[in-house]
Amino acid sequence: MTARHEEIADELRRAIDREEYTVGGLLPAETDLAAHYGVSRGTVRQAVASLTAEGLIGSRQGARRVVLAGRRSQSFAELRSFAQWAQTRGREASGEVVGQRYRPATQEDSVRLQLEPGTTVLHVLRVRGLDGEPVLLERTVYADWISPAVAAIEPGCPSVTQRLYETTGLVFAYGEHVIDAVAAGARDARLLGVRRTSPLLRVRRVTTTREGRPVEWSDDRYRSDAVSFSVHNSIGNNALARKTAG
Amino acid sequence: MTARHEEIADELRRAIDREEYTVGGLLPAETDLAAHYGVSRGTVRQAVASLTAEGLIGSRQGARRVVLAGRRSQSFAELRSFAQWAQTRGREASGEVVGQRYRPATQEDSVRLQLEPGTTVLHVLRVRGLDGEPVLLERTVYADWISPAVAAIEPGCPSVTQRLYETTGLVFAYGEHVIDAVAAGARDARLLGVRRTSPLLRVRRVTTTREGRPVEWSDDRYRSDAVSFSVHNSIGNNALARKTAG
DNA sequence: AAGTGGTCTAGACCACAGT
DNA sequence: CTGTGGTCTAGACCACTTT
Repeated sequence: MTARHEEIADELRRAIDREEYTVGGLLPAETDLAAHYGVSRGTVRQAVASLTAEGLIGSRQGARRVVLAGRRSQSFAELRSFAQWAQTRGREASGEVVGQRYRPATQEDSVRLQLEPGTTVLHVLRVRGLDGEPVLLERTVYADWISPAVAAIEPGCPSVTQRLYETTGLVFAYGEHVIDAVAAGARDARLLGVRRTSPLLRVRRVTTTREGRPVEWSDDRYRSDAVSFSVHNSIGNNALARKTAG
Repeated sequence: MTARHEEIADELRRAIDREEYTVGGLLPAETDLAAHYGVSRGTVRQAVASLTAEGLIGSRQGARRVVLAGRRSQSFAELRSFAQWAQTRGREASGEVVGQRYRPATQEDSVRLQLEPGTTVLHVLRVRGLDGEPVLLERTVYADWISPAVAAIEPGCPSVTQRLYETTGLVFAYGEHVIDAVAAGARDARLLGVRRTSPLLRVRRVTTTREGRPVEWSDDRYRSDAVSFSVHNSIGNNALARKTAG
């Protein structure tokens, strides 16, 4: 059962894709859309709000809404796991566990995962590839309560997120990503097949359950010749902030 | 004149900062908040929607809203210029134009700025610093219609965005940022005071007016030991996507 | 002056969570 | 079953843009 406002949002997205509404052009007025779809103005506003959040359209009080962008990449506004993301790109994701061991939680681990210091956590080092080529090195620390489920996964599993959903029902939800650049160390270079000191894009992230309980934190290093990040944002609606080190 | 729902959103943010609502704890029900603030439920929903968009709270149908994060950095959800951002951090922003010249728009320029190929655009190379230390190298291309206002700015102006707002009324609005890592070239290294091949965080961005008209595009290279990016996101509401090169 | 989006209300019904 | 958030309506008034 899909909400009516989502159906309308989808229809508008498709209309923009079809260039029925062209970039730089105007959307119909709220009252016209409401009449056209046979709903109230409030429902139309819910629909266009999601397009605005995606950066597809802009709006100013008193003037008609403007189409800002077209050619949406499928499900742009949805955070996906590496494997899911690869799939929408038509690429094949692979993964291989290179190292895995239990350790007592450091101060940093305990803060990020909201555990008692010394709790046993699981460190996993994974190389992940696109169409067989290594592009990402994941150093992940899992909280104690999820570690058994992670350790039970075979080393070559292409989608850990998917597997954890199947085995535990866990849905990964909210997270913060801190992005910077680092030089490849000797081990990074060997595992990713690049030269030492090559620039890598580093993303440190914490993943939590929908309830806000931390599940894992990870230091991900991407080959910058293979992957980049894209952040869409607008004044009054975005999720980007610069951050100083330290 | 501030909207009531924004006032309520601010009060809730402050209450979270004060730890009146603790991380992991529950927010009061919508109807309770509505009664407390003397507004309708719809207005409360507008308020909590903005906290949700900021990743501060999470919600699931049927259950009370959960506080996901506290310790907000001031105006987290607002995209700011380099100078404005530095100011909120209590750092002093500086800027120095290293090179500036007019060139005919290349194919890339004309696509990104939506101009005719061959239109004269303004290229500016700026070094920007925090507390006197260089941290960012900006290679910016300005559209022809804004170039005169940019060229009139003195080379050491700390905030180009602020100046352009004062002189032209222009408000920078929507943009897309593509983030990756590059090795410092000889010139990058000299201007930023780092070694050659040091990893730099590169952000390529297009800035437009509120109406969606492109104003400038820029290749920004940050010293990764000085600055990183932070992206907040949640399932169903985020602005992050990985992107393959090419 | 007319059109349009932004805000707010009061009430209704439903789907899902927790008991 | 009760509480809670998600959806939707119908109407009102205001602020801003456009003509």
